[in-house]
Amino acid sequence: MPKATVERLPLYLQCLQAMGDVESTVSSEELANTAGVNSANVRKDLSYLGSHGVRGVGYNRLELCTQLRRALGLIEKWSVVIVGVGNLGSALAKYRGFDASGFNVVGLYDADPAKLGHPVDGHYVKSMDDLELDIKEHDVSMAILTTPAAAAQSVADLLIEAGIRSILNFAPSLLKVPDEINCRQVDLATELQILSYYQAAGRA
Amino acid sequence: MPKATVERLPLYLQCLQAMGDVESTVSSEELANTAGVNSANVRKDLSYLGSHGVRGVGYNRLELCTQLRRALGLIEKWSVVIVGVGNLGSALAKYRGFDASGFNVVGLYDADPAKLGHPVDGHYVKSMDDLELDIKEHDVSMAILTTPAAAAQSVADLLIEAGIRSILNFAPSLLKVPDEINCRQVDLATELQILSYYQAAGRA
DNA sequence: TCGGCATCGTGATTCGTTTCACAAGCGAAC
DNA sequence: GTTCGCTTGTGAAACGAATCACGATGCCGA
Ligand SMILES: NC(=O)c1ccc[n+]([C@@H]2O[C@H](COP(=O)([O-])OP(=O)(O)OC[C@H]3O[C@@H](n4cnc5c(N)ncnc54)[C@H](O)[C@@H]3O)[C@@H](O)[C@H]2O)c1
Ligand SMILES: NC(=O)c1ccc[n+]([C@@H]2O[C@H](COP(=O)([O-])OP(=O)(O)OC[C@H]3O[C@@H](n4cnc5c(N)ncnc54)[C@H](O)[C@@H]3O)[C@@H](O)[C@H]2O)c1
Repeated sequence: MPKATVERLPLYLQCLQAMGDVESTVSSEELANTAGVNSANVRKDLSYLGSHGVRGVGYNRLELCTQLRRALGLIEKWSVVIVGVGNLGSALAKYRGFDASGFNVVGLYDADPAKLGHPVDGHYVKSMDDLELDIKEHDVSMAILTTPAAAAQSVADLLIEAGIRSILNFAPSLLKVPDEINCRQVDLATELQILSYYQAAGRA
Repeated sequence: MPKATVERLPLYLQCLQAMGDVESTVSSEELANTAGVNSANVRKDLSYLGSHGVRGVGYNRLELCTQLRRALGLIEKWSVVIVGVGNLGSALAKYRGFDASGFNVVGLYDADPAKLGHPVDGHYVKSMDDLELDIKEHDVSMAILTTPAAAAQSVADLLIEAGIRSILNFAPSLLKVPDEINCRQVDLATELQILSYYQAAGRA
C-alpha cells in the first residue's frame, strides 16, 4: 500500500467516526469533502482495502470503519509506554483519547529519582530499570519518547534492545534506528517554522 | 519553492545547529547523512535559497543557517498565543524550546473561568474576551490551538476574525479555514495509527 | 602556474502520487 | 422488465518530487 495512502487512512477513520450514527452509508464524494481530498483519491485509497463499495450507493459506514481499523492493525489493542515524564510526557499520559484510538498506556518511566513513584493519572512513574522487564513481560511494542533531545538516542537504543518495535519521538533529535524499527518524529518547532515560511512568503 | 522542500528546511536548520561550532563548513553529503536524505536532494533544496556553496569545499555552516532562517521567515520573532490551557496547552506553554526556534508565547487563553488568572510559567491565563484585543494590540499572527475537538472550529473562527493568520491545531478535528489562512494539523493519535499499520503489516 | 580532487549546481530521468475520465454496476421507479 | 441516475473502480494522463549523472568550478598542493 502506498505510503501516502497509509497516512490518509487514519484521517478517513476519524472523519467517518465524526459523522455520527445518522448516516449508514457514505459516498466517496462525501468522505472526500470532509477529509479535504479528491474523491478519486479516496476511492483509490479505499480500493487497496479490497473494500467493496456499492456502485450507485456508496460505502457502508460501519463496515468501512471496521475495514480501516483492520487495515491499520487496530483490531488488537496496542500497549504503549511513555518514557520521559516531564511536561509533555505527563500531558500525554493524562490524555484520554488514545484509548479510543486503540492504544493503551501501560507504564510511565523516567530517569529522575525525584519523579519515581509519583502518580500521574493512575500510573506511578517507574524507574528506567523496570523498563526492560515490563516491556518483555507485557509484550509492549510501542513507545512514546518524551525525554530531552540529548537523551533521546540512548533511550531509543535501550527501548529497541528491550524489544520495542515502534517509536513515536517528540524530542527534536533524529533517531538512528535499524531498518526493522518503525519510527516517527513529531516536531512542534518544525511545524511552527513551516507556518512561519508560508506566512512570511504570503506577505511578500 | 516546492512544498516538500519547505518541509525539509527546518530539518536542515536543526541538523546544522546540532553540529556544534566545530565545523565551519559542511558538504551536502554530510548534511544529507545527518538529515537522512539524499545529497542531491539537499543540494537542490539549498539551491532554492539562492545559496552559494563553494564547489570542492561545501557550504559555510553559519551562513547557511542564516540563509535558512531568512528563508523560513525566522529573522523576525513571531508572537504566538495558546488557546486552551489544559494538559497539552500548559505543557506547550512551559516549553522553553520555542524561543530558541524564533517564537515567543505572549498569552494563554481559556474559556474555563476556574482557570483564569492561574499562573502557568510566568503567564496568567486570560479570558477569551481578552483575546481579540490582545491579538490586535500586539500584532500576533500565530496561534496554537489546544482546546477539545468540539470547540476547535469555533475557536479557530474567532482567532481568524481577530486577525490570526496561521494556526497550529492539536485538536483531532479538521478545521475549515479560508485559503489565505495557514493551518497545520498535529494529530498524535494519527501518528500512532500509522505506526500501528507498519508494525502490523511488518509482522504479516 | 598548473593539475588533480572534491564538491556544487542542474538537466535528464525515474519514480510515486494525484487527478481525470469513463465504462461497469447497482438500485429505484415506473 | 426496462430505463435512468448515481457512484464505484480503474486505466490513462498529468503532475510533482527524488534520484541520477555529469559538466562546471573553486581550492590546494606540487
Ligand atoms: N513540552 C513541550 O511542549 C515540547 C514541545 C516540543 C518539543 N518538546 C520536546 O519534548 C521533550 C520533552 O519535553 P518536556 O517539556 O516534557 O521536557 P521536560 O524536561 O519537562 O521532561 C523531560 C523528562 O525526561 C526525563 N529524562 C531525562 N533524561 C532521561 C533519560 N535518560 N531517561 C529517561 N528519562 C529522562 C526528565 O527527568 C524529565 O522528566 C523534549 O525533547 C522537548 O524538546 C517538548
Ligand atoms: N493531552 C494530550 O496528550 C493530547 C494528545 C493528542 C491530542 N490532544 C488534543 O489536544 C486537545 C487538548 O487536549 P488536553 O488533554 O489538553 O485537553 P484538556 O481538556 O486538558 O484541555 C482543554 C482546555 O481547553 C479549554 N477549553 C474548552 N473549550 C474552550 C473554548 N471554547 N475556548 C477556549 N478554551 C476552551 C478547557 O477549559 C481546557 O482547559 C484536545 O483536542 C485533544 O484531543 C491532546
